[in-house]
Amino acid sequence: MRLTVRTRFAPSPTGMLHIGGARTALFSWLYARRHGGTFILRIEDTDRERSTEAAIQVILDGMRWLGLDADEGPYFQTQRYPRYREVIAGLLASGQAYHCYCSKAELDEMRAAQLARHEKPRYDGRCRNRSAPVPGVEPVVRFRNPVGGEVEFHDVVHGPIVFQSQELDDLIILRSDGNPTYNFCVAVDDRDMRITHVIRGDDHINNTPRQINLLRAMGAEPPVYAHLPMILGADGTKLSKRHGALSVLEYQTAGYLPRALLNYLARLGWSHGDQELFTLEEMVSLFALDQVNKSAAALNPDKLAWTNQQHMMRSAGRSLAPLLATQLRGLGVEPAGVDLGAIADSLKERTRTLREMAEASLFFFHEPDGYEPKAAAKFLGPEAGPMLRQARAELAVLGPQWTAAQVHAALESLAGRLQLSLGKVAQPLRVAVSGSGVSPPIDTTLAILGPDAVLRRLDRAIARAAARS
RNA sequence: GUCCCCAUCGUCUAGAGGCCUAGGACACUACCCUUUCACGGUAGCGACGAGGGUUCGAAUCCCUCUGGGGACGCCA
Repeated sequence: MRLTVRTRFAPSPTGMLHIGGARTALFSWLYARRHGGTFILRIEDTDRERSTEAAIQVILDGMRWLGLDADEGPYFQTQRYPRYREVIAGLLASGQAYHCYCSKAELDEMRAAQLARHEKPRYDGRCRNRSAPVPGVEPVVRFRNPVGGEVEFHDVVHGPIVFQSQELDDLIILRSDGNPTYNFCVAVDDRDMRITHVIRGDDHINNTPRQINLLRAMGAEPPVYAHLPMILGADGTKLSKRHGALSVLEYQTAGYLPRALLNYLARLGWSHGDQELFTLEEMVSLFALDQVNKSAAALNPDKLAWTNQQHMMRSAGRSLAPLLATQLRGLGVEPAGVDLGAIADSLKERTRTLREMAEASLFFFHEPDGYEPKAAAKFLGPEAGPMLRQARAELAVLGPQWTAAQVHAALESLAGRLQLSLGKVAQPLRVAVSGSGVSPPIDTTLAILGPDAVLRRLDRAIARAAARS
């Protein structure tokens, strides 16, 4: 019988939840969902110096925004200390762990000597057989790593990976201040939480053999491991605060849709033939760990933006409306008495983010401060006056018939009468009402603005044209 | 330094020995569509890091080199 899949996302709350962490979480979540398994959130906060409450909140908020809901947790390692102490006591009793009294200075010296000999720095095990405590020294507990042989595991994305045991030293599992350490806690938790698949960044490949040895010492079978390639900044260098390592919540602020971000992230390291766009459901049903790439991937902001636009285009305007409203408030506009859904529909295929959408929609909410100089020079000169006047008259009689179709018909007939292309009529109107030469189609634009605003703005433009003649 | 991982267009990727004249996507350049901008369409630009093997045949398998990344902490 096959075990139920159990995956976990185990961030440490020492910084923000950035794009790399989000991708790791996504793959873990996808794998669990794909196999009807359980996705667990575990906060690895044993570094009490650097872990913060704020960082925990950012992780929780980020996961919620992305919609990566956990079935269990969040668990906190700092709440599991009694359990860790219990396991350590057991390892000590069975001789699989021992006290080490080496001082920091002694260890530094050891490392320096090894480096000088061109060796890999590692603890040489000098306290392995010590039986007597050193007075006045609070010892650490080290794990007695197996000597000789090798540790091999089959990584789902990388294939077989082998480490020689001699590369692994006796790592500290309990600090002298009583705090257990990372590799140890991970091993205990992965076992206790019955994790079946450890999906994490490939910077953890080096930790894997240590954790496997720890697991075996506890009498547990190691889980399946899948190490994901790193995500690099747009410039191909490691993601750091300097190079585009934004918190996922900053993508929310910047106007990205969670499903678009997830889609983009999924395509970083994973693919399904030539398909670029996926719904969440498609990702869940198609995701497979053995299709995951081995090499690191650089962020491509343009493609992210494109992906976002594609998802916006596939969304109903009314579902985008609340998000657009939030963006507008961020720009100091309180949207009221307008059809935000219609605005979103008119703009979703011409803007790449919700923020861009909000910026492009500003003229719907208040009369533009002025006209874009080039557009005004070209379309609002003295010669535009007569046409604008006629358009105004034509539109003014529409009254309750103020719909995009009616506006369109009115302008078309006017263009016919004046022997002008629709473009020659539309462009001056566009500049008159929006202040620039770019907007959604003129009929939709006028329909959304409504008769009052349109006529008022036309009057203003007509006055301006007259003043120039 | 030692160990581990990685290597296809600028970037994300397809590619499981012949289907490869190496496909798709973003970006870029033309053109088409068009009331602007977009969207959409068509075309173009553009890559198997190098060298050795194995094989009738290698982007694909093996080795070496080179390049990149990661780890080596009483961080996670």
